[in-house]
Order: sequence, then structure tokens, then C-alpha cells
Amino acid sequence: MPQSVPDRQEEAHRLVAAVAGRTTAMRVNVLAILLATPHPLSHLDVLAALGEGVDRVTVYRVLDWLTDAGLAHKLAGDDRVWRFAAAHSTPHHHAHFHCQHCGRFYCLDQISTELPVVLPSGFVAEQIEITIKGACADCRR
Amino acid sequence: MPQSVPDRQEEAHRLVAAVAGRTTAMRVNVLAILLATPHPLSHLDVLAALGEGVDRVTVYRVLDWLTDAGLAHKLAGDDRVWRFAAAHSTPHHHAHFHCQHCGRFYCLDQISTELPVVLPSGFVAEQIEITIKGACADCRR
DNA sequence: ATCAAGTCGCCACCCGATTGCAATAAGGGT
DNA sequence: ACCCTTATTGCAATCGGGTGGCGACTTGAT
Repeated sequence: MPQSVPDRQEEAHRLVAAVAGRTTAMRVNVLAILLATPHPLSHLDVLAALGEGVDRVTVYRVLDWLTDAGLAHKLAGDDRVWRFAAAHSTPHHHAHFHCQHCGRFYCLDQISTELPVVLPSGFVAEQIEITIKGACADCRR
Repeated sequence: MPQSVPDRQEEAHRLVAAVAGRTTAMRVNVLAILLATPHPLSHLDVLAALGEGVDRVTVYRVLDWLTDAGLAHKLAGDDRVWRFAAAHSTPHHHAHFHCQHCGRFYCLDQISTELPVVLPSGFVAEQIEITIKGACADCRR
């Protein structure tokens, strides 16, 4: 079905197979799409990239599975929509850019979220999420 | 109706009156609740604090109005729920803490979001949102 | 006191996400 | 290569935070 995702298929297959759990076509295809895209994708984006005849719920579950398996990141935007990005090369901790105009998300690999934060006593940080909002290069024209 | 919010009522009234637009009981009450709470509240939290007989939709609109008026901040959490905090003393740019266990949000006034970020060319930052996830002091016990 | 414009309250509705369950496919054991 | 167990998929229904529409009611300027 996804002739629009030619490459990354093998890479995705290798990554999925390396994880405990079954290696299904759906998981491989979805991961291939995420790998081929430089910015985080919404569930709807993934569904569109897969083409017709794919069940929404399955994609939800596959994306969650990929997230649990550590192969993808899940991030929440202001529009109450989940975005997913492949975890692959990108270091696990980086910031995101959210364009207020076109709504697109970008990964800002250069910006680390490894901040030396000082929390109130008793608080323990497990993860830091940084989202920069503004206008992307495309929308500035 | 809100005998549970004794103080802050006058302060809230003063703040609402200082803004262009009508000074309604609903706006004053909701702002008083936000002022009386040290951490951001969800729409449901506010509704519960107001007591019975208050319309959901009105609270949604009041919260949006307060946000537009600059009297409250609106922030998105992982659970796809808006949280609102009084803008009052708190500097406009600060980080938030999200407890993964109890789901509560805290304002981290000490941590500024005035970072010297370097964006790809053409990108313009308008706002930076930092959310630190982990376990709060209460849940660590 | 009057009255137009701004708000409130109730209705139904939107849409992303989730749950339940039967049908199907993956892959280990033989 | 086949079978059988079990995880995954597909479909339908549902959930739940949030929104739009519109008549009734306040607000506050006149």
C-alpha cells in the first residue's frame, strides 16, 4: 500500500524486529513514514501517508506501541493533537518548534533540553519538554 | 454561590474592572479561584470550585476571556486538557512542572523561559514553553 | 429609567481519541 | 511445512474536552 514510502522500509523493519513483540507490516510501514519525515506527524498525517483502507484505531495503537517501544516520541501540541516523531538518530532530548500560523511542528535538534534545573525540594524531574512557538520560515514570506 | 472562595474576591473584582469589557460576577468569581490557587487549574477544576449550577460553556468562555485580557495563562498538558493560572504576580514567562503520578501542575516561578535560543534562519520565536515532568513532593512519599 | 450591546445558559454538535470484541495474522513448537 | 496459541487488526460504538448557535438575561452608558 505505501508506495509513497520507498526507502526507510528496511531500516524500519530492522528497528521493529529488534524490539520484543511482533513484527507486523503496519508497524514497519508507520515507522518508515516517521523515519522519512523530518518533523513530527499527527495521527491524521500518518493515516494520510498510509493511503486508503487503513483503520484509524490501528494507527493509534501502532503509534502507541512504537512510543512504548522507544522507537517514537509522542508530543502534545496546543491543538490537543498528538504528534509523533521517529526516535532514531535524534537525541532523545531536544526542543520542538510549533508554528502558530500553519500549525506545523519541527524538531530543533540543536537545542538540548538537558538543563540544570533547580526544583523545589522533594520534586524529581524525569523529562523536560521545551516548545518554542512562533512563525516558521515558510509562513514568514 | 462560591462561599468556598472568600478572599481574592475584591482583588479579582479590581483586576477585572481594570480591563476593557464588562465586569460580571462570573469573571470575578473565576479569577478569584485562579488567584487563590497556587497551581494551574483545569476547566473541570474551576467548574468544581464554582459549585453546582454553573454552565460548562460559560466557564470555557470566561477562561478564554481572562486569557485574552491577559489576566490568566493558558497552558496545554499531555492529557490534552487546558490549564489556567492567574497571571497576577507571576512573571509572564516561567516553566511548569507536571507530576506524572497525580497529574497536578505547578508553576515554577524560579525557572525563566527567557532562553537565548538559536533558531534556524527565517524562524521567529514568540513564546517559549517549558514543561518539566516527573514526580512531585507529595507523590514521592 | 431606558435600551443597545455584551454575556449567560442551554441545546446540540464536532472531532480526536479510546474501549470492546470478533476476525485475522505472527511466529514458536512440533 | 503445519498447527495452535496469542498478539494484532478492523469495525462499531462510545467517551470527553471543547465549540457554535441562539434566545434570555445583565451590564453600564445615555
